[in-house]
Amino acid sequence: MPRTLVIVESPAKAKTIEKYLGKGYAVESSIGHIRDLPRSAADIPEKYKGKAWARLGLDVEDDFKPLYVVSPEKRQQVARLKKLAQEADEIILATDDDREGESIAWHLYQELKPKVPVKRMVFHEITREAIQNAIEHPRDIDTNLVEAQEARRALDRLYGYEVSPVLWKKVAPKLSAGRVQSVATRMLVERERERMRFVSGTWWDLLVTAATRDGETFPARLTDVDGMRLATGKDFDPLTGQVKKGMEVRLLDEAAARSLADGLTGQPLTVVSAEEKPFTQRPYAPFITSTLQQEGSRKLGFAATRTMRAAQRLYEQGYITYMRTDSTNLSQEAMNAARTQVGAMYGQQYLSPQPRVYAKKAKNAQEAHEAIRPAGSSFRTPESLRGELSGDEWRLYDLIWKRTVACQMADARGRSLRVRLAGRAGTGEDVGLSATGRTIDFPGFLRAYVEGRDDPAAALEDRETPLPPLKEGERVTAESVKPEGHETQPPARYTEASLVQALEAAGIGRPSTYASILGTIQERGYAVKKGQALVPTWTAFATSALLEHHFGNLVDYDFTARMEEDLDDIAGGRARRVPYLRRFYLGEGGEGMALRPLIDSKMGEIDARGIATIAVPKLDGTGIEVRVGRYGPYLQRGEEKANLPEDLAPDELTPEKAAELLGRPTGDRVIGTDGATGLPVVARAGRYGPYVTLGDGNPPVRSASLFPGDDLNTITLERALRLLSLPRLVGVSEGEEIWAQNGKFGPYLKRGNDSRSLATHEQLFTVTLPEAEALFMQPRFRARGAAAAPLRTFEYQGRAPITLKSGRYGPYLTDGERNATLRKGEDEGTLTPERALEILEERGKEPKGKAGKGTRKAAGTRAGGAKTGATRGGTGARTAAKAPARKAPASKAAARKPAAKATSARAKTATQAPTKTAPTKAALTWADLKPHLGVLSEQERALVTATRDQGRRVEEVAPTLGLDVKKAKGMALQASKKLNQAARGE
DNA sequence: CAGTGAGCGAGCTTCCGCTTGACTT
Repeated sequence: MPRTLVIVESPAKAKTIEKYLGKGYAVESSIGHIRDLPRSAADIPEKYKGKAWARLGLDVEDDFKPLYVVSPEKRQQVARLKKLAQEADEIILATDDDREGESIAWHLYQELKPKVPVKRMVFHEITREAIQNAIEHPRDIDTNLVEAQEARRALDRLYGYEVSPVLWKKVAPKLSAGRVQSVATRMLVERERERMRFVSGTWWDLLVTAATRDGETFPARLTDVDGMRLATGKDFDPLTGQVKKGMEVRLLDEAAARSLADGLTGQPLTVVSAEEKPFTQRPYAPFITSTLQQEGSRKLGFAATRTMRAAQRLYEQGYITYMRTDSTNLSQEAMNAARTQVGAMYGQQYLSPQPRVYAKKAKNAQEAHEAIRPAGSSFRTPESLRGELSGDEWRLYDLIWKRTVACQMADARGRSLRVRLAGRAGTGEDVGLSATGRTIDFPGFLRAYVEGRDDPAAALEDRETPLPPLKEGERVTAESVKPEGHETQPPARYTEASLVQALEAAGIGRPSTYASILGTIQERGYAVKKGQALVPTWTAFATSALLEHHFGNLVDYDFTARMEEDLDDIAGGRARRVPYLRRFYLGEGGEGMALRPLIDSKMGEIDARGIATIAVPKLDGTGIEVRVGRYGPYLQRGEEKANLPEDLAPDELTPEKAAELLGRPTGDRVIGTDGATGLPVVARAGRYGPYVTLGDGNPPVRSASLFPGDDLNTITLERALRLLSLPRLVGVSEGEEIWAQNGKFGPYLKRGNDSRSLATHEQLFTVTLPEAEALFMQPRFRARGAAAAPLRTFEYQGRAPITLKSGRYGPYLTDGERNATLRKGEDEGTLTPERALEILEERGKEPKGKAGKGTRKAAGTRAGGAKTGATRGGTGARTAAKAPARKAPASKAAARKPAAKATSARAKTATQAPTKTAPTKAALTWADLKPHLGVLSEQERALVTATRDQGRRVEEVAPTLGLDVKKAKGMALQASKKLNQAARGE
């Protein structure tokens, strides 16, 4: 019966270690972190739900005290560990020897609350020797290291959960910001900006095929003409496409190149110099996560996730060591195995004379594990595993094996040759040429492994390019001469592999997260993959611009590096977590980011409209702007707008392309021609859904939404014209016209200021005057309770029944008192009465309106709630809700006071300015709104002040602002929404 | 902002880092 419980992080590791430890030990795993800050509201324990800081999971007023909850997916494992801990005599926490591993050990200790002695042990290799050694040298949990991890965790939470909401308000909902992803996104954006600014240049040169007396041929390239060096790519200014100023170079155009080629063909050339230089090349370091992903991509064409999936399987089955590592270190066991294998397979001369040790490579590396290598003390050859491993796994193992073996092999040796030639063209110019060659005398490690390259031109380096033996003074002939045109290329976009490499170089992200970073920036819509390339989206431009301009430090490449230094200080006991976080978050002592105050001031300052406008240098002066709107990116030139196609990369947007997009009505299909007007009828997909228009302009003469059931692809001219015939005059009633129209809430009838919904769209065409009048006789609103019939009803003894209804936000449960929206996974079909009750008990909420309107007080809530519950049906509820407001006209202001208190209690920190807000949707007065004018753009502000303060009409104000009336009205509406949102603190 | 009249159960989105399944396609 084992008495010592050893806990590691990974189940696969547990299995291996258990073998080495044998009897007396039970080895278990935590499966990574077991606790974390609550991710969302659902994770917050009831006790803390009301706390102002619960959303952050950090009590910012109490020294950023973290609220840790056992992650839902780890509950089972934690329960299991608790049980095992109770049965053990001793517990050894053997999590990884790095910041996160130390933290996991500490969380295990906190959560398991062991009553038996607890030790901490660490090892960096999974070999029998290393494990034994670790067991014999236990230590205590390093609380400084734990504190450093907590600081890291808190900082990431504060950054992510405080800055993301800024993006929701200023750019688009559901976007995100974070220490890692925002820098990754910025890298893509900056590279794309370079590409957008880039102007290509053209130069020509000559490729000469020279022949020796013996008839051997070799290629040589023109390097200078009449003593002046020929211009090549690097001589060009990427911003102008012209040769850089002050460069003393000769630029060949096509005509000159062709004439020179003709003049040189058949001419003799003299070898001016022939230099031969020996070179040696050392093998590459063994794989770490980033280099494995890079080579997986270059050599096997795997995406980072695919490489990691295959590596995970190899690791679990014991074929390779741990695949998430930043250390190039090999254990003695691995070194011996590699060297033995080199000797056996390639011979002693291929073995590196000394064992090679590779220095720490990655910035901020923590080196808790070995390099990635074949497992065991003797490596299994890929050939021997052919039948055992399949597909991706075999190919990846082969790669790992080769790289590991190669790293203990001898240097490659060879000679590089550089030959200079001179000649004279028949047309009189003196020319210089150059030929290079590379000969490998001893391949050494290249026998096993040649690194793939992102840049195909560089791959040539590893290939042999022999030259015939050429001596100074030797005469050769320019047998054929080919003029070649070249264009300078913009800097290449990042690929998954090169972005990971760049992040690693900047010390950003960890081996365990590289693959998921790529996923995150794509899921958030910051980047799309085009082949191998990662192309940033316009949303990424808007987001990056916002962060760069207003939160520059957060996307500074040095920010992470500095953070790592600070964390190192905390880990070393030279600094403390709390002061560090106070500086970062509150700006205490006038130092640090001061994130919270910064956000408070920026929230009003940042002009969302300005942020949505993206700088495109090539469009300067064209009057065309790129904007990111609610429905995606679009172009604007005065009144004209055009959606930007999804697949158009930012650097492909030229003035010509933009003009073309604006010129053609977007995504439309001409169905036919209207006989009456001669205008084309067009089917279009718009932001409000599919619609048809009369006329193909922008805006069209008329437009009409399709009905549900109509299909944009199959709609006929006849049907389109019928839709365009709306609105229809139904008749005249009570001296006013009744019109049947299609609106944003569906089909409806309109008579003066009154309206009634229609049941179906088709009724728009069929409803008669008497039917319409009958509808207007009925009350305007559907009686409450007579709303859509409940989908299901659950009956209970001793309590009101619970009904399942279909609402605007999806299915929800209600018992008349409280409502609860169903969440993902809570299938309405399989819901049991017990579960329904549970859900309602757990998170049922009193509808806002009932408690809110004018009666926030206890009496109102309780009694009102009960009453509405009892008198459901008819208009009772409405009357009940309205009554108090009518009785006490002053209650609006009175009700807002306590409500405002509630809101500020819920506000994030004490530093946040007290907000004059009302959480109820009661209409806010101009006085309530006025203090928030700061959230508006200048134009919006001018418009709103003119209409509200001076009582002028939009029609009247618009021209003075240079706006047309229609646009101004839209703007006024938007501005009013923004103001209300801001005033409510939303 | 292609055009459009009410008023309705809101509640959540988001970070980074450490680990695997359990799901589905």
